[in-house]
Amino acid sequence: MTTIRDVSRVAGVSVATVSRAMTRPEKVSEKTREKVLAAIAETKYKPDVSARNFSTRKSRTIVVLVPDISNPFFSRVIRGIEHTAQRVGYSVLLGDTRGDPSIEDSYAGMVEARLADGIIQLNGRLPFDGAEETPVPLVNACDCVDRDDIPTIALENAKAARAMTQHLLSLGHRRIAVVKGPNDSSLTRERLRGYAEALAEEAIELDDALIAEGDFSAASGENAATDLLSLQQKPTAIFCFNDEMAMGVMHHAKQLGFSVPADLSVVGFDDIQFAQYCDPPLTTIRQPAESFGSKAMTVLLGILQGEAPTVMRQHLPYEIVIRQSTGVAP
Amino acid sequence: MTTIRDVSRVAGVSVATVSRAMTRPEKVSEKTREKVLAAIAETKYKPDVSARNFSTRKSRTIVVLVPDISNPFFSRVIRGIEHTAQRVGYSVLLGDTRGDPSIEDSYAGMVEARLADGIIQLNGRLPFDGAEETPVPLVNACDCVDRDDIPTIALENAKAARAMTQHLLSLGHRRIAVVKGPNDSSLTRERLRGYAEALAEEAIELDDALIAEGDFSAASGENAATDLLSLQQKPTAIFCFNDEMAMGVMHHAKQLGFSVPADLSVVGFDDIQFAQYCDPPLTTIRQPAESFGSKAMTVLLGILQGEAPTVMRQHLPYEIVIRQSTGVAP
DNA sequence: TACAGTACTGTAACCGGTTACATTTTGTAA
DNA sequence: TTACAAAATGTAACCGGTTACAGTACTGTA
Repeated sequence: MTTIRDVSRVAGVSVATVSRAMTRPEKVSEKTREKVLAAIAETKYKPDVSARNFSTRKSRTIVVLVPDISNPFFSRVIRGIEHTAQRVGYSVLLGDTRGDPSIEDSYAGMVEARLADGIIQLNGRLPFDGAEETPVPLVNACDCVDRDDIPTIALENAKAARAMTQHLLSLGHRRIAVVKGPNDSSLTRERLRGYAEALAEEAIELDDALIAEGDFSAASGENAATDLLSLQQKPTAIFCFNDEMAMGVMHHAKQLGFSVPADLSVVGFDDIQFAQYCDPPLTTIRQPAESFGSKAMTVLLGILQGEAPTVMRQHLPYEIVIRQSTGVAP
Repeated sequence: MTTIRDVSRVAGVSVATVSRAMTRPEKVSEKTREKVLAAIAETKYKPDVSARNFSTRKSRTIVVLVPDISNPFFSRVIRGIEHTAQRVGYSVLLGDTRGDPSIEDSYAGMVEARLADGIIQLNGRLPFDGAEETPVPLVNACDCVDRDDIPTIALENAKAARAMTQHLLSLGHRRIAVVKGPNDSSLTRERLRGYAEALAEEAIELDDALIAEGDFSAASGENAATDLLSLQQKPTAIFCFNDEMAMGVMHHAKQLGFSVPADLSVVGFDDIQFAQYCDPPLTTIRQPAESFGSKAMTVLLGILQGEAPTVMRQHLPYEIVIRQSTGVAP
């Protein structure tokens, strides 16, 4: 392996000069820089970034904590993070937590171990939830966290859910069911709030029987459909808190002989790629997944450069995408 | 920050002993180990892994090169990699290359920069394709590479494609179209070969007009469907080389008024989660995505531990999953 | 020509671990 | 008790960069 000392010998300068020629070229005279570059080329020198990171006490690496990387929405967010990181010379360590707090904690420990400079976290639970002595650079995206000292990039979930519910109401639906996510997610709570608000505006009473719990998987959507569609008073519309559950609901409803949207309207949340290829194509709420990622990365970079984040909560725009899975109430 | 020297002071032993107590406890007497552990607890010492990595010239990190992380098949493979890596204390750096060779190369450079110990690569192109002086620990998964000095985990793509074509033939189809992937992928070539073999067995001539090129995106499936279904002699079945293209084909065919499977059978490849939620649910070839990842990681770990890989090409089993998108030829 | 100020370069300490080698302690057998 | 091997521990070099600080060369001015 050739080291900086080999290069300095070949170039006839000191190691400090070689180091400067690489990292702060303006600090070095034109002539020396050329000598150094020539020596680098001649010796085929590749700096040992691990040594550099050790010496500068930075890793130029961030960790992404994600509950499930195979979720298409999350994978798009990660893509946004990754592309932004790439552009500024940062690397992305993948932390698939499977929702397991102990795995989250172990990934969070990477910052203390200096393997990473900061964390972007895509679900609502905070890693190492105790009060931290030395706070870890952390940005929260997609799902909110109930703390106002942590920068968050999110959708106005309540507003979006309210708008979607209003859309269903405007189609004449009065019994609108919900397939929500796990209760401990603030995302679930926010969307539920928006739903309730929209119903309240029309003076429709909230019916607990119409609220089913899912876990954001298509299978849980199927289960929810089984329950909801066997009610005495069936819903005429089902609002699912993500597209996968909506696909599960739609699939199962069709199996039970319901026609979508004639008998039952189904809507989702996220607008994953597959939503448009459903049959019928799914009405849903589009989230700018990649933007979540790149925004979160940008905010984190700011923090890593020592800026105090100016706004603690950034909202990204949503868009109601009306396709063919919704129709007037039967 | 507390360092190993602080701990050694508190414990009243040398730094070497502290180091040994952590990494090779059997080298240290019971009593000393306890003293050291107590001192570690007292000082709240967290080893600086970056310093350790620098010193040991290992990073316990690997890079995954993936053309598109938002592809559901790849994201499952990555999950397999990540979980296996996690179990043995390795981290995974994400390298979304968008198919760009220069990005691939820059990620490959991370191994030389000692930021990573090895690479798992999920597409067929080799990074830094010139003959390398010091070969980088590299494992290829999913798509094959035309070199027998690089361990590869793959499906028997030709065999699987042949089996699927035989299935279509057995349903009476004689004009079977293909939506293939990019030509530079050996995966495309292998599957094409299997398809051709199956046709040859039935003495059906290969018709170039029935071979459309896609890029594994649903949109390219739609385009292919436009072309194939406007042929004078329309195909009665379309074999797509992944599920997303199949979804695009099916979607577009239905828009054009074709009924699947009555007028047209459509099959895919991969069995991504959404294949079963299509309407009609998609007949496809299941690949054990997570297994690809964990196998690849296991092989790479072996290489990193200095073992010469025994078998250069491991085949994982496929399974033809027959759902409702295929039927007898009209 | 002398001198101050600036630009450039060099020396060597430092980052926080690991580990080769030297030294001390312990254990066992004669 | 002594002799000697094995086990435990300590000392200090080392990994390959960065950078504080010191030193030297160069510039323009008086």
